[in-house]
Amino acid sequence: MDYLENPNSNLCNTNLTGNSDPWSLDFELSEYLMLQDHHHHHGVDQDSTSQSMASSEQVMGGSSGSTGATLRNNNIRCKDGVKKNKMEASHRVAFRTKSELEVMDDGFKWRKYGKKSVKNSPNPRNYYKCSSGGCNVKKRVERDRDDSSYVITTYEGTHNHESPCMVYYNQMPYTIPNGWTSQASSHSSTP
DNA sequence: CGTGTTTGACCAGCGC
DNA sequence: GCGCTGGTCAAACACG
Repeated sequence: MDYLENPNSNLCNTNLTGNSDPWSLDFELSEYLMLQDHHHHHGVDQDSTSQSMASSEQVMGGSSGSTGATLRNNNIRCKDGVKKNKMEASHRVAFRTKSELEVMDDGFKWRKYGKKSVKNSPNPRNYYKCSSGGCNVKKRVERDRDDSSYVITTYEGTHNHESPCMVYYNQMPYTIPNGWTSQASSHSSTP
């Protein structure tokens, strides 16, 4: 889960909208992890989505969680009604960002494939898929029900390719502006 | 003309 | 079994 460890390294893309860099607003990732569901709403099961998200194995300690850990079967259904038991897609990572823009460029190319309005939220939920071929990573972006200034982004699956900006980074390390070097080499915790 | 978005329909799971 | 709800598909559309 590279996003959680060092999201700064994904910031090598400078093609954001210029002044409005959503990531630069807040960088405390620990607040974005909605690991434990602390809403104990009794009587109303309105937080069914956040509970299911929290009760999943979204942040397990190892980055290689697809093989060793407690994988529950993640059923991905095909159009034909066939259920596949895909273990590769079983990581789920959700975080919460204070941003006006809900589209955050994290270095990957996403294609929107759906939009739904959830029950207890006035805000719709957007569904994205990684546009690289063979990469079935999905992403779901919605605004917080309570604070509409927060954006909840849920990644599901792992990319089977590098980020395009990382490729660019590996090819041309000299053209990095002098602001990136301190951020890019902060963590090295991906074995 | 290729690529991405929009948007309604469709489908599966779940609760009643 | 039925209806609600969340997730996905895909045709139409927009944009470079």
